[in-house]
Amino acid sequence: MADYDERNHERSCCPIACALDHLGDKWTLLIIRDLLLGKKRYQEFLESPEQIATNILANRLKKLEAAGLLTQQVYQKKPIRYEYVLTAKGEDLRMVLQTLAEWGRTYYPGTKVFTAHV
Amino acid sequence: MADYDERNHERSCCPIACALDHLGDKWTLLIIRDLLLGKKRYQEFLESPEQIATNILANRLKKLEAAGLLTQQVYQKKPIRYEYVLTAKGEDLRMVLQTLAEWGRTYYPGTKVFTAHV
DNA sequence: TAAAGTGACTTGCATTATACAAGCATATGC
DNA sequence: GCATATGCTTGTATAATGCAAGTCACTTTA
Repeated sequence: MADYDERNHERSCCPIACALDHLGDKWTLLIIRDLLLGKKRYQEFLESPEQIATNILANRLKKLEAAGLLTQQVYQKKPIRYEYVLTAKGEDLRMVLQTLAEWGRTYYPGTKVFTAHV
Repeated sequence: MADYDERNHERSCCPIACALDHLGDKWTLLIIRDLLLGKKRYQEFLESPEQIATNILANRLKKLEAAGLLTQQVYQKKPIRYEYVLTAKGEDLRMVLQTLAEWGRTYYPGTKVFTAHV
């Protein structure tokens, strides 16, 4: 499984660098956003307007679980299917995403925050 | 210059997605961090503990300028040399970085926020 | 005055990640 | 049975990243 390895990256002892080791790409935080908005299932993530590719989604879900940001929960056996739910660590990114969304709204006019459908 | 192009990415009208189009990688936010801490010059960025490669640094500085997050300012002619300073748009990421640093400090114990040396 | 730095990059190349399309396994509905 | 759906995996092409080395225009030191 060369596609997903779990080393300790830790480029430095800076909390921002550590955070970016796990979150620093174009897709990971969008999945967290979806989870914070109440999405739970593979298909729901695929339906987001950014159109993530299936292999990247599968890869990020694994990495997020390995990083302790979410857990899988079985919602059906035969065939086994999972829902993805945020851990406290993942939930605590809500403020980060809110602040980032605020910045984005300010500097990219025309963008709109999606609201939770819960 | 295939290494640095300036299209409008805009994967969606989500402010988070727009923000990540510009900031979503392992290095960009670390450069912003350094700028917020008062660093201004190429060599200073290279000295950060994460050890960014020179080609990536040069590339990111160009992209950040193209994205309107920083500007170059000449501090010496012969040979011409620049300092990099944040625009208001860049400065306004301070809250984002602070929130992210806070999260990182919480979940990656042992990390320490660098403080401005200004 | 020649040699050795220094700062700010650029270039080349190998490795890794991303994107896109297609395929597969295990179901359910008809 | 056969078509359809969900949740992935695989293959392959393109792009990004990482590392080492080189360049260019000066400045400093011997």
